[in-house]
Amino acid sequence: MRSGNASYETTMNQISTAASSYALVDGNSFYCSCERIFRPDLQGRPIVVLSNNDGCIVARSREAKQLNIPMAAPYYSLRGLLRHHHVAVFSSNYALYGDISRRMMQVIGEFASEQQIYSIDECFLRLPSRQDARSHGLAIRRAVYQRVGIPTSVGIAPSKTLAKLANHIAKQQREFRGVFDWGSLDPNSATAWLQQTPLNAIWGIGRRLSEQLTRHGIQNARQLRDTDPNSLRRQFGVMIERVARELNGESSLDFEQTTPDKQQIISSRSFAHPTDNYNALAASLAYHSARAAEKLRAQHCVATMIGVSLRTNPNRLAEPQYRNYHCQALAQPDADTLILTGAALAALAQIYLPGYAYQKTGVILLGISPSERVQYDLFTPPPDPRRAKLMHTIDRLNQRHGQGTVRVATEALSQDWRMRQDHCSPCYTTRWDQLPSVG
DNA sequence: TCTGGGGTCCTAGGACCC
DNA sequence: TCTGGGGTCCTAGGACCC
Repeated sequence: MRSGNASYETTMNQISTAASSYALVDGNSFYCSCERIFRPDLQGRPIVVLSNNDGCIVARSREAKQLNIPMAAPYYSLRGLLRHHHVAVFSSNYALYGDISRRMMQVIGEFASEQQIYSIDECFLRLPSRQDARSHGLAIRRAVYQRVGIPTSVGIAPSKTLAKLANHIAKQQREFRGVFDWGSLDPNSATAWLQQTPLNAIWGIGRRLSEQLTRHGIQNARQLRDTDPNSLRRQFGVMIERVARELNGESSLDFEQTTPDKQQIISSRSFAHPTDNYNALAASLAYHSARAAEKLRAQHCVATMIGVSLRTNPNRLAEPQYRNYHCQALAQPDADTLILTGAALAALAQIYLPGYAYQKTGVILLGISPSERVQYDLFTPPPDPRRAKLMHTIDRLNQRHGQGTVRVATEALSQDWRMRQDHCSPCYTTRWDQLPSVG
């Protein structure tokens, strides 16, 4: 809507200067870029990073995308293609990516008073609406590249959903040099961009909702934006209503600066080789219980339940399939590795059946709350304070000397379940013995 | 013929995201 | 031989309470 009315324009300017806008900053092909920091010889060469267990492809460099290597494809099925194009292949190295992420987020955070870290490779900033949004975005990119070595893209817009879209445009259209400011578009151009945007390219709309909306005659972002939000709410629920408002430039999603405590903590992994060995399953669950308990203690919380799951390989349809899950309540809220491991093993005993080729196990911690808020049962003795100290000491030792320095004996029962990791790069920044050397 | 209404908590399942 | 792991939010339905 446009108007030549002077007082209307003044009002709108006041609103827009008072309003804030959002920037979404993310690392391009983040895992690949992390690997490239310490391997300048890989500049310009296609790179892929594999999921845990070297199962499938989870990150592709720009060069790899140009080779039409699909996301999430199983690695084994593309091995020939990757070799043929001399693609550099890496197992995922989360110690490295996590550390690079921390450094990147810190640099980006210097560019705004409010930052929401959304995932390992992206964050939102809240910025005052400004004329020079684009140059601000370019400054962020420059700083992150200089100080951390990661190339980024920046999308700026009046809502988070539009910032996501702007970021996507910044990545696709090279002429924008990695920064796209939605606010600089005139209304017709904005509408044209939305018209070109398919539903499943919108943040929060996946395959299922796309199909549902399409059946009701809504086929692109422009049509969704222009549908009455109240009728959307009735037909499709509040999620879609919010998306439509956001596409309209009406900020409708929370901006959370502090990372809230996790409500559930999962540790699970598939095995390099399937096994029906009870000790191997027990060892894997001891490992997962310890990892989950570490995360729980890191956020100063306790859990009331631990769930254990196991399954055979669902892709092997010819083999007998079995999957099960059992949730075990703890005597009282706890974060003690030994207690959690004991409960996990008790749960395993409930659901284990011999004779199946198990391929994956996992634990999940539930009923999580801050440890200082726990009310202990009148009839159960309070936990021994020395145990908390012991856990603290174990955490410090494992942090300083590497994961697994101190562990529960059950973990060592069997190595049968270990994952495959044939292409792992060194932990350049987090292990003294793996620092890069020069010369 | 007629059998309250409103609230909370929990769980399971669906959908989505990176 | 070989197909990831870790999360969130929403909704509906049941149990329970007053």
